[in-house]
Amino acid sequence: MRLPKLSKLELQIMEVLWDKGPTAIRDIQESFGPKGRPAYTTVQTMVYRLEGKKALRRARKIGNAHIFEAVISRDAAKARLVDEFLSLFGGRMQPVMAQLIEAGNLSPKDVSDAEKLLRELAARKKKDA
Amino acid sequence: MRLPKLSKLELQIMEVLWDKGPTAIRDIQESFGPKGRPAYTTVQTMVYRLEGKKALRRARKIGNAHIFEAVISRDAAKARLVDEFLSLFGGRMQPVMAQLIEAGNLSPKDVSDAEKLLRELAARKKKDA
DNA sequence: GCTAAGCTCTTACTGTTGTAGTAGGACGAT
DNA sequence: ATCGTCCTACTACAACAGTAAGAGCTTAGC
Repeated sequence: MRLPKLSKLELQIMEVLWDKGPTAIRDIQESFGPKGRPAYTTVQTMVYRLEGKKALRRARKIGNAHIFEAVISRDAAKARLVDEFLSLFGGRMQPVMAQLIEAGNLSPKDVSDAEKLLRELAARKKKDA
Repeated sequence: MRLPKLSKLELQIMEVLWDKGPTAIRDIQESFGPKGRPAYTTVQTMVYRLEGKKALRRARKIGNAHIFEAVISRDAAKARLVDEFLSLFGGRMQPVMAQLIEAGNLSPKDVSDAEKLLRELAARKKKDA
């Protein structure tokens, strides 16, 4: 299981580790806003499961509290997510782009950023070929 | 539940209805390739669940077999998917586009199609403003 | 040394997804 | 009318996700 599938809550927990580095469960839990935050033991369960999936590991102890750190990189996880998503669209990139672009949630800046990336990518591809 | 969440297999079943129009369970099942196709009753269960979610409905009967048709449109379902996906990226569009574009699975045609769409979108936005 | 606060572990329950078996009704061909 | 075939309706179950309570260990402060 080189790249385990991570659920939404699991991802949110990994985000904390990616942002803050090695972190205790209490700190992970508190980094969810005060309202609607899951119980301490809920976060704990998820952390334990992530440990089982080898997405994170116990790095050391402070007092009797374990400090956890990410094993999987953010990029790898995101790439996995993208793959999942693509597979829902039959693996074809074009309809995905179309759907995203049509979705209408793009700010003008998003559009220009995307265009810039696309131009760079086109240039890179031309050079490769 | 105006736009129920659809799982991967549920989506695949809806795809059949969107492609072929009203269809019987047997036909849905057979439209999964002969290898690795789920059992008839598996498809049946999923169809029943989709019925519960009001994603499809019984349109009529042929003999004793029910014919099912989509209630939810393909576009609505895809829009829902995109939203789900975006929420995993914190709802920010830009990193999603970046990830997709960087993912490297884009053919040159994908790129030019995307650029075209983006230009059209930019033009549309300018006119709206 | 005692006690409270905090952490760990264990256990458990709910809902969803994917999977499918089984019982029985309906229908078409003989 | 009978018999196999097909479909329906129901039931079941495992894995995973989200949720959390409870029991007990650790430790810091007094």
